Amino acid sequence: MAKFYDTLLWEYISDPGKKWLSLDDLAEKYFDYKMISYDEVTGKSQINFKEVSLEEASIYSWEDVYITAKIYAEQQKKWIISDKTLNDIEIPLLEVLKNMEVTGVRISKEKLQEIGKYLAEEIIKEEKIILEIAWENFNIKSPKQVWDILFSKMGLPQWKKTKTGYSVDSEVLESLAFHYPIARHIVNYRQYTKLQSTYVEGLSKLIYEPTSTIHTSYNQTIASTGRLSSTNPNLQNIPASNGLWGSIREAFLPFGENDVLVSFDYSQIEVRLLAIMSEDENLLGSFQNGVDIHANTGYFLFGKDDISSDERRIAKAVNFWVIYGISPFGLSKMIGIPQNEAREYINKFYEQYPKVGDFFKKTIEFCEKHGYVETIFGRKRFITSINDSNSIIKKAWEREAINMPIQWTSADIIKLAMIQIDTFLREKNMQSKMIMQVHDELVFNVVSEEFEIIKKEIPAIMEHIISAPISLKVDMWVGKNWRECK
DNA sequence: CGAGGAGCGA
DNA sequence: ACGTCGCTCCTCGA
Repeated sequence: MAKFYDTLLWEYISDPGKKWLSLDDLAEKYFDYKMISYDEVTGKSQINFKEVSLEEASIYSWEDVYITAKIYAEQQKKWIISDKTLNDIEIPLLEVLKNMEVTGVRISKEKLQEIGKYLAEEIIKEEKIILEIAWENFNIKSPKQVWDILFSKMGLPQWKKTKTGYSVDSEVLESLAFHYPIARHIVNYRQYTKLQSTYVEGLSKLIYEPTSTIHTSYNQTIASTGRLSSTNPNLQNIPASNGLWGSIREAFLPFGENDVLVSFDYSQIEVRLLAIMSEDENLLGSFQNGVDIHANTGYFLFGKDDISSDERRIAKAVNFWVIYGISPFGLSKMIGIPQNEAREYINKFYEQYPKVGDFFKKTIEFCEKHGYVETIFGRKRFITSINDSNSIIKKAWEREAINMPIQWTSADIIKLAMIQIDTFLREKNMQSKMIMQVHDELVFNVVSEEFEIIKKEIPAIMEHIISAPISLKVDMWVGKNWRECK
């Protein structure tokens, strides 16, 4: 019940700044209907709900369900059916997602167990060291107890706050690790237990034994940015880094002996969309001429052609983060440079790509005037709180407003690609299957005879979803497990 | 059972 | 005050 209520009320999910109404309020607003209140059912003495007579409890519960269904139907009339994007994208996508969910992904339980065994040993080692240094038994998994040990008992310096006290997250611990080895060991312990509980044990629990597969659920109605989300398990946050973390992906296998996993991902899709939508000549030009975009930005940030690898790293970060309306403070923290330097780079970026700034400005002005922003596919996102009198709140919604058209457009592009790919695979009677979507990446189980055609056709479909002055670019990766696809 | 902290992905 | 959006795990107090 709560799920429908939470996810399908369009005007509420599309305007996060707006105050939420309760189900009772909505019933009154839409149907002029007064619902039975909880207090009425439990009476003056506020008895426990299980003491309420079955008849009364039934009516009360029925009302909840009925009103929810009515509101859902209303919203369908108002939003779902009238919205073209819904008929062209979301509805056709339903079956594509269903097929991916049913197909599943093959996982090696043995591989997971192997990793798990190693982790279990490391966890014991780290635990032993930490408890020895602390000279006391405590639960390392509890941030509160970690704080007690480190700061109350050992007297380490402390500064970062959380809502309810002091933070002991990895950033804090890292900064202490050089002088206080215990902090390093706690970081290690956290990494090992995170891998163990979330990925090794979490994934193992969800394996369907007869076929050694896991079957996620993709949700189309959760993310305010129009992206999909994935649960049970979440396949969109499997570790991707080097070393031990990446080893989880080794457990993701093709179905058949002769099959391979093939991954296609959109390269720099958000920066490309920024170029297309802002129509900035310099940004478009750097993609048109096949120039390396990061080198191009680096040239303007540092005024020279032969930028060092560190300068390239900065240029790459600036290209990436500007899309999110990042502040000098944020950028400096993110890439470890002084704040004034970060400010200079951000300014230079806007100088070099002037229409990007214009585009952001126009987007914000449009939103202030109309109360929504929209994508090139004509999808709207209502942000009325952009006119908030509190400048901090306003700034936050402004960042939302400039990022949303880009992120939502990229989400729509990959959704359209998925629909077309699904049609292609079915029409050609292909045995290969689309098995995962990770925001800008699609993963396929490819049978060997079909590799050449997949390699040719899938990127072609993905790259031609929209026609624009510059094309979208897709990279391909092949492997005998998911880790090799990079 | 739910809030809060922590940490993974794009 | 200072990127956004998600999901899952754990602890802890009601």
